[in-house]
Amino acid sequence: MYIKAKAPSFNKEATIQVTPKLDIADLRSLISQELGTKEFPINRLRLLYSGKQLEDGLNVHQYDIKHEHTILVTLKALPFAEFSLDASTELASTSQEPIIASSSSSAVENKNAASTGEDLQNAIQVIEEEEEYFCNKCKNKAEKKCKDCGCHLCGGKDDDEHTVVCDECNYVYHWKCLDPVMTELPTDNWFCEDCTHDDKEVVTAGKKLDLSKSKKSKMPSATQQKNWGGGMACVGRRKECTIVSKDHKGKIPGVPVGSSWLYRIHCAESGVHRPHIAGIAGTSQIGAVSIVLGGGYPEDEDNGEEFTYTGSGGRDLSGNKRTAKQTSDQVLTSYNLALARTCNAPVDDDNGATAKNWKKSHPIRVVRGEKLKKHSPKYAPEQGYRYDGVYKLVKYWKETGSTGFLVWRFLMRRDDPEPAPWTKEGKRQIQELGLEMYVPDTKHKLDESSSVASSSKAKKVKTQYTPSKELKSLIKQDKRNKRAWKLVLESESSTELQFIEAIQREFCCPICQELAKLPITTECEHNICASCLVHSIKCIGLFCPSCRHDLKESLNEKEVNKDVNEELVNAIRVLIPEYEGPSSTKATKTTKIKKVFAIKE
DNA sequence: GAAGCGGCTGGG
DNA sequence: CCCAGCCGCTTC
Repeated sequence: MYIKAKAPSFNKEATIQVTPKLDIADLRSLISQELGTKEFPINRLRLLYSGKQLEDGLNVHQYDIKHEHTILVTLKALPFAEFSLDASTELASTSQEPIIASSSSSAVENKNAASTGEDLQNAIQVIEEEEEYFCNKCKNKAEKKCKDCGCHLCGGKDDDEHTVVCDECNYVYHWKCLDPVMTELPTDNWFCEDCTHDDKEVVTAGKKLDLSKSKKSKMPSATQQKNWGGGMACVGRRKECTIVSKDHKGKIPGVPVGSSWLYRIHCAESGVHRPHIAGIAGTSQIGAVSIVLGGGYPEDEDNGEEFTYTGSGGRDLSGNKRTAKQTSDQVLTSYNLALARTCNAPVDDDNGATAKNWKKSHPIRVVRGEKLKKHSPKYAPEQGYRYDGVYKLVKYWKETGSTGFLVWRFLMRRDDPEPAPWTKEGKRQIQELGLEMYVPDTKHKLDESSSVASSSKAKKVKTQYTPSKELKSLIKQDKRNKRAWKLVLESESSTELQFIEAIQREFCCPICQELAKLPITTECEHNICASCLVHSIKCIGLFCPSCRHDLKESLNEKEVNKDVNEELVNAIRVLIPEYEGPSSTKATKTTKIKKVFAIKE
């Protein structure tokens, strides 16, 4: 996996490949190398992640540092003894250790000495400035009470009273004003009431992880010696497709046939096939929505337009495995049932079934993986995973597989208006749309020499996505959102997907932070979901939840639903046909609105 | 080339 | 909460 190391105050950043077993000490040296050992010497690096200071001796896994997360890098101040000799004799003399002890002869340290000499000068200047402190609040008037430069509680400035200074906020306090009254000066650090925290709330810097209580320490990975986790199998999703729901059937808006990804995880992010490892996506209730053809079952036949697919299950996954050899019969449950449900025929878990009209079976998105090359290379992508369009279930049956156990087989046939990627037209579409395999950034950076990065980099041609005439005219009709549409049209979108993402950004509901559903366009040109607006009105009254513009004049509180911006809905529907649910007739639309408002009661 | 193994996600 | 799952890696 890859993590980032950021030093914001130096405006420096690096991406580093790590494995979970990597010790913090080694991570420290990697970061030092990447950021530059001169500016970031190992002994001065302070690494912070998730409110914790990373300590040597523990590893990346123990701190739960995840893929593409960022580690904050700061530099520790040099130990006092390392200040240069000629800086301040008075300060130096109070130092416990002789200065010479730590000053080695290395060039790096000499350079540090020079720069820290400056630091010290600055520090002295600060102290001098503090002596001539001028209070902006009371203008240093002795007779005036001031809680800034006098006692922070009573404002008094009497010199003969005992005072104490808070080590956090530096405000002065009279002993007598404190509750309870202070009787002698604390020997340790002292904090005023405002600056004292409960121990539980404070993240103590430098505190070691308490591994005895951590969940991770009890997992097998705590004792596992293998250097695991180097790849993309163990990374999390960084994005989620929100254009359509996970139950969505058919094409994902903005993802044309021929789109491809180097790793399954990015295919999952696109919404085409959401599970990380599993080959079938969907539920036994709703039915399957997508499948991946990998190298899982050698007996699967693939003729491009038609292929057979084997169900899942029948494998012994004990021992925390993810896949294994077939050791028992497959049954028509869960994922297999999900596939069977899509068939245009009643489910039959005994004999299987044949669709009465296969075109009426539910659409299933199909992704082919490069692992398919092993058995049927003709239609397999050269690299990664490729979306090949919508297929439908023709029939399914059970049979004895090559391992001697029963498997469920499914015959799928292509039914997609977009050309298949292996055809001439398909290849042309891929070229015209400028589709190229998605390779994560980190991969680009780290394997610059590899063919993966260089080949896709070389081809990169920037094109501007242009909306269709129909869409353009619908956009024009949405007069209330002139400004937002202008921003969308001016966005640098080279693909339809990027254009859709721009729409998601510009028409994002300020309350739910997603593309506004049943959008109400306010007078102040903000778009809010009808249901979110109803909720907002209950909380803050008849104001725009985005800019607090008074909506009393322009909006009738009781008839918010009548204000849904249909022009906007119509325009978005060109790109996202499912936008606002499948309801296109007025009847279903009103029922939907009624449903939304039912929440109010 | 095969075995072995992990986190992650979504379903139940 | 637990478990299934046609991944992507290291190790042998």
